[in-house]
Amino acid sequence: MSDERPMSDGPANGTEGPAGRSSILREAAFPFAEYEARWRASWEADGLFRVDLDSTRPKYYCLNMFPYPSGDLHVGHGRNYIIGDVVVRRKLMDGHAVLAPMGWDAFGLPAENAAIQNGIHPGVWTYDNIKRFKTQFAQWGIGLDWTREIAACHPGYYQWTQWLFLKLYAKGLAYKAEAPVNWCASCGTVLANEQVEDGACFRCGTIIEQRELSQWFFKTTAYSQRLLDDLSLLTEWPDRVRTMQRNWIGRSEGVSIDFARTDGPEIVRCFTTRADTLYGVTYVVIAPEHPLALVLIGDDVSAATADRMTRLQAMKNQRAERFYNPDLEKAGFDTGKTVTNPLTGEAVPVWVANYVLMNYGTGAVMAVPGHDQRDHEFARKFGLPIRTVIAPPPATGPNDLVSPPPDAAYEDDGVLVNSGTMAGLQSGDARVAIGEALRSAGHGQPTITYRLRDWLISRQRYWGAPIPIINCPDHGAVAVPESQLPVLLPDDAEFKPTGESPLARHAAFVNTTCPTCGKPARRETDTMDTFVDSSWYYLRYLSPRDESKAFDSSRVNKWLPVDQYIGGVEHAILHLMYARFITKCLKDMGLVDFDEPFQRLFTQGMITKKSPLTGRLEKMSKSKGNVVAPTDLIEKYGADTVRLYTLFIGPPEKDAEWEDRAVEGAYRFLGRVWRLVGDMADRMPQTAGWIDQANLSGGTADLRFKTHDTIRQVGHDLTAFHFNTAVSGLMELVNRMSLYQQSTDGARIGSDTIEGRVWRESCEALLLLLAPMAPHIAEELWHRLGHDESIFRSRSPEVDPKALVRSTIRIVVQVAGKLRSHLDVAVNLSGADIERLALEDPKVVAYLGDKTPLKIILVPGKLINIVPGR
RNA sequence: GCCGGAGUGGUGAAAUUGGUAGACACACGGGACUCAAAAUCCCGCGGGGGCAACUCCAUGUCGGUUCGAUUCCGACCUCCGGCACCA
Repeated sequence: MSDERPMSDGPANGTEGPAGRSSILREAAFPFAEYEARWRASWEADGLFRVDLDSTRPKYYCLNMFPYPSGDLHVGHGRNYIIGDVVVRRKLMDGHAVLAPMGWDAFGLPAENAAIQNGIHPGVWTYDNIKRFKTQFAQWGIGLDWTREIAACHPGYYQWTQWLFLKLYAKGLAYKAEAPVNWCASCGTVLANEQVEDGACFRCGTIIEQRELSQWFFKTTAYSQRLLDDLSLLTEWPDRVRTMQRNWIGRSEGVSIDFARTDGPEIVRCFTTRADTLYGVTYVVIAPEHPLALVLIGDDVSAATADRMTRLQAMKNQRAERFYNPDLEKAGFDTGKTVTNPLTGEAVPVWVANYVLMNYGTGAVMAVPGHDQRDHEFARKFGLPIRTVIAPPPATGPNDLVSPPPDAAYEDDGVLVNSGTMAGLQSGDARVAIGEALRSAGHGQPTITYRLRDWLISRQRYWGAPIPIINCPDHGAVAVPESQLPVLLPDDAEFKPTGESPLARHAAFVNTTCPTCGKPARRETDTMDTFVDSSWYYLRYLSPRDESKAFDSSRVNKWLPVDQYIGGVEHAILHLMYARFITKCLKDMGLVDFDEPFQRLFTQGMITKKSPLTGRLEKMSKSKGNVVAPTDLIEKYGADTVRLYTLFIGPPEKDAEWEDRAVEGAYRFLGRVWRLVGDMADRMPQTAGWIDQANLSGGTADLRFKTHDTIRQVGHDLTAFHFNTAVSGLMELVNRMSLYQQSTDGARIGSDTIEGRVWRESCEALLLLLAPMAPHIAEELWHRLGHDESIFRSRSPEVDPKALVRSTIRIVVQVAGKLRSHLDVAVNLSGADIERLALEDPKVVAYLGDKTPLKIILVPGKLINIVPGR
């Protein structure tokens, strides 16, 4: 599918170069090439974005998720950083001391894979990328405090990642355990549960296997409840992110019930949220990995037992091969043993089945085929009894008459039947009563279960922070003393993945001595998940070069939580959960005094573009062939145009499709600004001064109204992250200014008259509002207006309430919702009243006269609707 | 299946959360300037009817509340995210 146009579009010389070539022929609408680089250098020299941490100004910490330096930056990345830069510059102009740091999430697999492919060291590859990323950040005009730059792969950083590990280890929050883990054969490493998507590796998509390995974990489950509870503190996070976290933690309340073996000492403990169905239990079923599976099958050599052992092994193998399989056929077998229902005394068989998960609840389930669909399917397949103990509530309306299909379980609440002394109770009440009966008899207790599991942090790869542990034959796992940190990554390791850490084959790294006894010992050779690096980096920015500690508690306590965190929604679970967890650990150690690291979170949408390969809208990526590189665009239109278009493309939290030709709109707009402000710059009065609203003629009052209405609206939009409407608000103002310029005597605008001063006021307001979004052009024009200081050292413009007052207002009267008439009336409120009302809220309810109160809706500059009061 | 979110012109979208639906922009059409083009400026641009002032219809579908609904309530349809043999 070629989208090429005939030659008529460009010079017919047949050697048309890159997109920018032909545009060189045409004169730029404004000379961005002349001043953009100059102002960036000036801001840098001026230290505009170098924060004074001890400033007395109110602090503002604006943080972008630090990028993984791989490939090139494209306009999709740009959105992230441009949004952050708008916030930073606006806060600067609002008088804040703003911390805007940047760093690199520089450990990880892509570097290692690229290194293997190209035969270079991952560090070389990574630092190369960082260099390129930095020049691209500069092109966009992103204002950052580069003196605080950090890189996760730098020993000066990962030393403290290792320190963090030791702190957790000392508190018992890091532990090593033999456990079934998610194995990605392609990456040659294990993965945390959070890194498995639909049973496949989140990075490469390979289906995960299950392996039994001894691995390091962080005890995230110790914080399940707090991670859940504190979501309520995060009122300035998007609801969807909070919901995702809540679901991920997955709290459920229930009872664990002990089923004692009828003819043996073993007890099978089951977790259930449906104790009300206890009378419906017709068998108990355990996971193949359950420790009791082997015990119950027994070890005599009868044919039946041997058969069971074979089946058990088959089920385990199936799990190992393919950990995830959504349409797995239910399989299982009878252990031949029975347990007693503690409430009824009835004996029920114990089965083993592949549909029971070992790592949730207790790995054993009381099966109620009448009221659980999974148990139902299993019971039907193996001919186990199905018993109804919950009756649907009586019908309350004609739509309730539908009875459940006979081949499915009734899973909702209802009234207990066939349930002994509990019959007649509602499900909810029965759960309480049965739970209490079990508890007092010593057969069960209330239990809360979470879906959240501990965080597996071991990785069998080279390019990560080595876990600072030494394995001594006598003393087991011994922490490397803090004084011996960092445990340096050897430069000369052979790092091809083999399933074992590459460090394990590096003798000089592995062989060491035990810090406790001095005898020969082996270093731990796994490295840490890169999400450990990113779980604490926001603390390091406050003292990035401190060689004596990971972070400075007093500074961190002053500057955190982060006021505004910005990043992609793809991190809604993984990274944010881990960072919250680590913050809570540090709080409990007394090292920080806040519970949550990120006060306000903004998750921006992706920039998509139709992929020539798949024909669909896709996130920009090299493999999809739909990457838009910023460099060409910036060369052709200037950085401000690209920034402005990116902001204007749509609501920033939603995905947006990149359209090259629409960039022209932003470019034209900036051209109009350039001419409108620039052409008159040297003829305007030197200052707007104080403007008496009462002396303005109609057209001039209208312009001033529009200016101040724009200040109000754009200010609101910037705070609310409505950048698309902020841009359109400025476009409206420019359109209005253009009309005013055409209808007004140019000599008056260009001299010290009231019109000239109002004009200057409009121009300055326009530049001040535009500055965070299109900083270069605003700065350039600001200086052309005669200012010596940077526009970013000036304050955001303020609304003059008087400018919003109209002496006559057009009204619409609605009678009975139909008849309407339009008329201009003099407003009968005092000027001060209107002034106040108009500022407080553009829509104001007031009552005029005491006989027939009318509801007045005031919309400044537009209309009033008068409707009968209520 | 469960939990979120969204459906508005040819297109991206707006409507300050109950008050002129479609701001602003892209694309398109027409005009001015030009030898011509580019750039710039002006006009038009949801649908039907009317020469016109104007007038009906229209925010996924069907109902409801209200003087008034894109907005609130109920049911349904479609799409997009997240979770999923979690007991």
